Amino acid sequence: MAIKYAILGILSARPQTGYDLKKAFAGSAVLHWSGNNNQIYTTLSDLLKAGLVTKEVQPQEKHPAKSVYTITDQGLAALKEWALSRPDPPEYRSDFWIRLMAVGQLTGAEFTQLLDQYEQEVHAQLLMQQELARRGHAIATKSPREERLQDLIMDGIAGFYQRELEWIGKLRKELR
Amino acid sequence: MAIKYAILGILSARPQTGYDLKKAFAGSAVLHWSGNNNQIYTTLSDLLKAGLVTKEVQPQEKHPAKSVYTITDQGLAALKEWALSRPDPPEYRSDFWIRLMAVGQLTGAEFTQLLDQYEQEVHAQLLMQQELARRGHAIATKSPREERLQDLIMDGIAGFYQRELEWIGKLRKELR
DNA sequence: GTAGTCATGTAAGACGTTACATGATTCT
DNA sequence: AGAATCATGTAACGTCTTACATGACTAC
Repeated sequence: MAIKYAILGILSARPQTGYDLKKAFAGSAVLHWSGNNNQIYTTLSDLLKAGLVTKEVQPQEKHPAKSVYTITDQGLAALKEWALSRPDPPEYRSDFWIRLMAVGQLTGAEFTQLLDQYEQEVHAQLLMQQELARRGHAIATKSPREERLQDLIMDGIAGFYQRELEWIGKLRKELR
Repeated sequence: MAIKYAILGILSARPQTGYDLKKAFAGSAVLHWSGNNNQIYTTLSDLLKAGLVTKEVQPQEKHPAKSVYTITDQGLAALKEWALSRPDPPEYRSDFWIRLMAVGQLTGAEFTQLLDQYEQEVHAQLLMQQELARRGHAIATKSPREERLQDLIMDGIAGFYQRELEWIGKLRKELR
């Protein structure tokens, strides 16, 4: 359950509400989860029970009350311990590969259509990623060093899509 | 449920048993699922009910009887239709990015340790992928063209890990 | 008026994994 | 003696997604 640590990681920069976390998840490709209510609010209450965060309810005049969550020393220690444990390798998946298994069923024109569609999809992702990068950091940072890190990760993600586009080009050339 | 189409895709090359499918899943990074019994055998029985495959039980002398599944014309049509529908973009995820959110909690030595561990993990994946490629095609193919396709996909996957290693090198340089 | 923001929470279901269950044969 | 291969199936559980539910305020 890495989302637990993702939330601890976000809270380690500054105290935030569940709603703030939702926006962070929506605005960052690093946080690959959908950022749905169910996971965020239930995980926050789990973290609270475990003593890794504290909760402070702040009433507001013109809006519903918010619950601001702050990471505890225990939470910081748990985050650090997990960070130094053995990392999982990165994941690379594409259902396009599965679609290519149907190539025997396709005409040449249909194969070209399939490639074009995938290329468009990847290109759209690249643009979206560049837009996210342009908008700035969805995740709060505490230092210029952490900011630089976030930028390097976002460059890496954009580079991934660029490489995928090059790979599609290679497919086109070699299977004409 | 793309695994359904993954199974149809594998069966489109030749009739196979659930056990054969398990081996295909285990021996290919393209099929990113674990290849566990539950998913394979239940999906096969779903496909049978839907008329997308047929089943033939073959008794054996020295081993348990096998159930060989063959894709039907309906199955081929369903596979083709799905293949030409809008593809999902490729997925790129790494929990290492989440771990980096804890960088404020780490000393310089611990940060280096984290990078080293991740690099080792990625390197191990690269070697494993190259070993899979060396062993040849876990997924049956019907033509040299399809074989070439599988090779290009496997090259792409190895290239992904290589790029990730380069990215780690960049992190090292820029955050020293 | 219609959509978007602010704000929190629950229900139902899809998808995926590990572990359990059985049992003969073959290789080291 | 122990591990691997052949072969199929079920149970329990963890994870993640969409949709439901509520309600005031604000901008076009």
